[in-house]
Amino acid sequence: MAELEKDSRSSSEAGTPSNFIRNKIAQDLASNKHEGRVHTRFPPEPNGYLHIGHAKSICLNFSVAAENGGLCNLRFDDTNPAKESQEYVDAIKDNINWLGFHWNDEVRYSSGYFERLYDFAVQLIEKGLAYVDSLSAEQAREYRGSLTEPGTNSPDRERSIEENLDLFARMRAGEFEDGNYSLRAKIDMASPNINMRDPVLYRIRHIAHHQTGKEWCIYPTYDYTHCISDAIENITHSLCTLEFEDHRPLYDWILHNLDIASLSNVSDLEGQAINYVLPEQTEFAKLKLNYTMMGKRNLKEMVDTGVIEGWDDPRMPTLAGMRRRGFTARSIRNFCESVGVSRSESVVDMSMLEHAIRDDLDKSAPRAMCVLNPLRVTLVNLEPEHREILSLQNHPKEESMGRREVPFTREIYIDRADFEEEPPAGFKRLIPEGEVRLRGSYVIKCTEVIKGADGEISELKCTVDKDTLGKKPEGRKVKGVVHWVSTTEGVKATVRLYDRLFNVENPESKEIEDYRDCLNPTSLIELTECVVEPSVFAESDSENFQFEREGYFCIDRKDSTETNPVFNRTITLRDSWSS
RNA sequence: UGGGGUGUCGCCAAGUGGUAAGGCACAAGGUUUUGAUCCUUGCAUUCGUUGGUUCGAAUCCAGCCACCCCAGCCA
Repeated sequence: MAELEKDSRSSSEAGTPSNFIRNKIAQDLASNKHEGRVHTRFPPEPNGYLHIGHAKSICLNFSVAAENGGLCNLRFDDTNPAKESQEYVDAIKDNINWLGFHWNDEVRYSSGYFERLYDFAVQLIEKGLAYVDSLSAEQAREYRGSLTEPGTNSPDRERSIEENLDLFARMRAGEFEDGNYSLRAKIDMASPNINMRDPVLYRIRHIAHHQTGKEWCIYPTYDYTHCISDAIENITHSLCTLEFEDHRPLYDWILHNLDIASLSNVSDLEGQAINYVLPEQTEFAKLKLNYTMMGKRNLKEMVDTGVIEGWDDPRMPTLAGMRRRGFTARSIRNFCESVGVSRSESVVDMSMLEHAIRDDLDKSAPRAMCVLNPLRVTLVNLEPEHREILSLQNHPKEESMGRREVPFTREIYIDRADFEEEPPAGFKRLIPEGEVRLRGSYVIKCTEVIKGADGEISELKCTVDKDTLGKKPEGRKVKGVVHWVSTTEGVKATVRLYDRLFNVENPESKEIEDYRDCLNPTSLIELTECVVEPSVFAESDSENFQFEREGYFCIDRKDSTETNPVFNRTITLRDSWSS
């Protein structure tokens, strides 16, 4: 028995890393707490775009359900219409699908439960556990006390049940203005947990809601709504982040003070032969990434003030931005799995994310060549009309990824960084009188350096060793390999080189007055004279490529045009030389 | 100074009384027509700290220290 318990605790041998949430679910399953059910939910508020931090929660909730044959709902926690919109609802749904997850039947909305929520509020009032308060928000703050001092009861706290019922009905009917009344739970104004000092359950807001329109002028608060929504959806494990830990007593208080049969009766599984069990909240640490800002308020501000180009700017940590940057859904899922789930607040190093995308793209991205900063090279011992079609493997290790045709001509481009007149020690690229391998092609030797009037190198004359295609040259070793593109058949393209948006580890640190002071001035470098091999535009089904020796790039579908393709650099290759 | 949490390698993170997994990063070799990938090796005598219990402690107990969260009619 002890052996069995230990096995259920650690699933690391099975490939899925052990964490305290998986362990807890395994224990709940072992004790048959929910009759074998595992039902989670991802509950975003549609007040912004999803970011990589949300991805951690999405992966956790959906994976943990799937691993146990359970379900995961998508529920919009839309109780604050002032900040929410349909645009965000749509973007969030889209992002979750893109990430590769499928929610249990139709999308849920907390607003879909407004009527039931109202009924439960009436129930609390009838039980003498909630009252209508006329304190203003400001007064309520004063009555609440402080961290070290208990609060004091509102003068309205002992209002009669009848009067509370009447007032609450009139709140709903729209008889009062915003802020004039609120419905509060009657708990304990002296509680050391401030969340228990008669928290507000309903507030008056004469404002339209993106889902319910003008049907309501009172809206329930998060604390009141979330637990009941979980209960209605028969959620077994309600996973949320650490800052809600203090709210758990309230979550439990609300649910335990409602008649369990009435909860069960309006739940999704009503009528099915299951033993109705209340959901339980478990908290985990949210994801933090260095060199990244994750606060929704700040992200929204960057969008609104044009610091970046929008929610899907490839420098944004949003899923929309990362997608446009070229991150694959799988790499994000792998990353989320690799950072683990714990209760210690940690800051994950950017290199972990970079590893995840390189790891995925190395295996999946077809190779191609693109010259970022072109330098003309004339191969003098080839005929002017020389044209040879070379067949290159799309992936050095994966033959199943096929081959492509690359035209080789008398004039080609190589990258300016691959030639040095005065090379530093250890330089393995082209130098005067030196040899280098053209990737997938011949070995060439530089015989002449041509400079323009400004002293800049304008062209290289080289000779081709015609006996080196697919074989090593005889009697010598060629140390370097360089990528190239035909000048006549290459396609001109714009390439955007992205780098981290911030140059400090924690742009949201209190020590920093304004994150704008920490913006990386070279987070985007746009190159407009790049030349890419034509095969990239063949009916390839890939959006992602490795431009050999440069990095991973993807086609920017938003800005590319028929005549001017745009590529975004997802991430550079690892570089142990770093020039 | 109230309450709730967290402290295991530079960064994540397993570990739940039997003698410190793994990944990232880093370093050194090997392979290589990508200075990539891949492979091999190295990388915590020690788990915030001080005591205690125990044959045995990262794991149990007590004190201390550091950091995070909470005083929205935001979520």
